Amino acid sequence: MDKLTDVGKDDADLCCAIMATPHAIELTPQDGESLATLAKALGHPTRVRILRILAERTSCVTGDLVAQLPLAQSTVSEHLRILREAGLIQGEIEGPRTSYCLDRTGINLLKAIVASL
Amino acid sequence: MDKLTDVGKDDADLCCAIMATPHAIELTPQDGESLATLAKALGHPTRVRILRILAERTSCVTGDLVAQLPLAQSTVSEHLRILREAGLIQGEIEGPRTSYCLDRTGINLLKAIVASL
DNA sequence: ATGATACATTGAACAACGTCAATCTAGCAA
DNA sequence: TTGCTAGATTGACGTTGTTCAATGTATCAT
Repeated sequence: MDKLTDVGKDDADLCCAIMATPHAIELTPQDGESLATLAKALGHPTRVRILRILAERTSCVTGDLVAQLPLAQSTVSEHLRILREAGLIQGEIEGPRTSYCLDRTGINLLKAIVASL
Repeated sequence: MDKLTDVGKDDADLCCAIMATPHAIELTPQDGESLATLAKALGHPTRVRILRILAERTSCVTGDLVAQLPLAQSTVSEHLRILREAGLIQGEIEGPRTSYCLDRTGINLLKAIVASL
């Protein structure tokens, strides 16, 4: 069983367990790939900004994000696709619009891997 | 005083404090930029692998890394430059060779920002 | 049905990245 | 000095990323 991808339990417990025993949990080569993928998705200021906007609201429609960012609608849509495919956000179609929110599973995975560095 | 960049105290305490009070610590726009920069540097499998190699040894010379990676010397050197400029590793010239090690300051900054997501 | 709205997708232009061989720089030994 | 070794830097080339206008697709109101 993979300890690092098992992020279902309480966040604080998991984090403190890792931090309290540095290097006790090893990164598998898989985790290395996951980290690179997640980090790549995070590695653009606009995408970090999108995550921060989503963190403040419980959900957010594409148009709201476009209104807050100095970019074309198609560009924002592309950034959303990258974040979604990385597992950092989730999008749900609601009638004519799409509502996005953070994907806590992916974010917790990122937290766990980074915490084990 | 910036709480997020103040990572001098004990790691476990810092982490648990953040995790126990989610969203109590806000990301400044600066932190967003820092996160994007750090994540970009991490966003390549080879660079994650270099970090993992350095995490296992207390220090490592460029040639050792080149020997363990299926890449040309100039390519490894370039990845090392990117990690160094991001503040994730430190390089020290030792006579004719250069010894690299993790830069805990940068890594702890990354941990703190990611933990606050 | 028709039109309007919301969003995704496509295609094109340009910038940035990853890679290597070749070259440059600096320290060390003979 | 002369040469050798370690590593950084450069230049070239193909790949990938970022951006936008234009187009496509689906939903809703009239």
